[in-house]
Amino acid sequence: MRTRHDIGTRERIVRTTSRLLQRQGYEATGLKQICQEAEVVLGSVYHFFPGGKRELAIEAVGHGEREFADFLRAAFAADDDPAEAVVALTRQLAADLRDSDWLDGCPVTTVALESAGREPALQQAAEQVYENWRGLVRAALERAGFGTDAADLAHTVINLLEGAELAAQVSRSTEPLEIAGRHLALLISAYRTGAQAGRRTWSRA
Amino acid sequence: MRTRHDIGTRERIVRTTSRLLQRQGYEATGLKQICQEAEVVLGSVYHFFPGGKRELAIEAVGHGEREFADFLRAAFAADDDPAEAVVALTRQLAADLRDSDWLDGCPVTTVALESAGREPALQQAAEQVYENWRGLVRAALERAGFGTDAADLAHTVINLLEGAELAAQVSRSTEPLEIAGRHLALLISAYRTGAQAGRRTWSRA
DNA sequence: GTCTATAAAGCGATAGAC
DNA sequence: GTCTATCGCTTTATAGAC
Repeated sequence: MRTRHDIGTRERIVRTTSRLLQRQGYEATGLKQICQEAEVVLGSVYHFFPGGKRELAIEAVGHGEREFADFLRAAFAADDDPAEAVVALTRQLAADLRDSDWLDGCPVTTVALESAGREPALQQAAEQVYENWRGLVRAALERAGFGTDAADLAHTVINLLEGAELAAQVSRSTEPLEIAGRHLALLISAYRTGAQAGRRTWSRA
Repeated sequence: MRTRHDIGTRERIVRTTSRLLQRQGYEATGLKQICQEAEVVLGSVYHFFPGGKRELAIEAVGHGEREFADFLRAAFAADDDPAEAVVALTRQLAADLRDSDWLDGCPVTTVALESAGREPALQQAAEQVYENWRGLVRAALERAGFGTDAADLAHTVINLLEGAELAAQVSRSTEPLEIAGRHLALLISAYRTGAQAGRRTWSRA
């Protein structure tokens, strides 16, 4: 019998693949391993994803996007001040990373790098992911009153989060994320308080 | 005849591997491809690197580290002001990335992520790489008069460069790196001018 | 939709002649 | 040091019964 909380075979495949791509990347993740961990038979994978590994990976990347997008939305909804929201965000990322024994970093970064210039469909999917996340941050900044600087700030918020999480994962330390939180708060505050007035080199030329 | 400018077989293998790891990562790069592009036979690879692919990759990661370390040293040596040096750095990174048709990003990031939690020796090599680069930036900041903040700033300089280069590569645009340059200059200037005085939340607790 | 069997190709690694 | 040949295993993908 199928209860309301059961997830279908297709969804189980996608979630398992998303987690494996996060931890191992695209090339190191085999369909055999996906089938084992999802408790699914190979025939089912090709039934739902006739395009094979590539098609499945694209769908899994989209799943990872939605997960972190929810995370971002929740963080900015919980704090009126974007600077404080970002600090809370880095703390949560650091805690999650440590709790996973430094295994669960960004769900799409490894795939994004592996696919660059070699798997156009995957690369496009990854590009869309970062665009969406950046759009969420930009919208949150604009709701908080930031004007033309919101777009640039959103770039750096996402990019420093990415770089700091990478560093935290590689060094097995929460320090890079903690520092990133402080520096992003400083940067956001600097733009809000107009500290950059008269220093046009700080703004877009 | 062997002229002074010839490089040995061993060095040719290492350089070729370093470039392939940069563009494709560890898992997607096969020994067969390395041999073809380095114009070397498989027996030579195992002659110089009895540990096989893993040992060779560790050596290649070290090669990538030295290349970017030279790049960092040159940038900070050319400008007395670290903020201006970082801006010049992002411009050069963006130009190099575009000139390579968005293929040549950070030489070790992909390998670092792929190896996390799966290839301890490789992960350790990657960790050492980031530590060295961060140390170079920190030393440059300290030479320019930055005190206790130099260490934290060095973290964020390297991490934002990493995140912005990733974003630039994925989106095939120089914009993330240009924005990163401006924001890092602002951050460095904020610490230098003492703009954070009285705002202890910006400094290390 | 699920399952088994297998094809076709590629992988890292090794042995041994030269 | 270089080169050839090959082993053992894994990979993605397909065919076809149920």
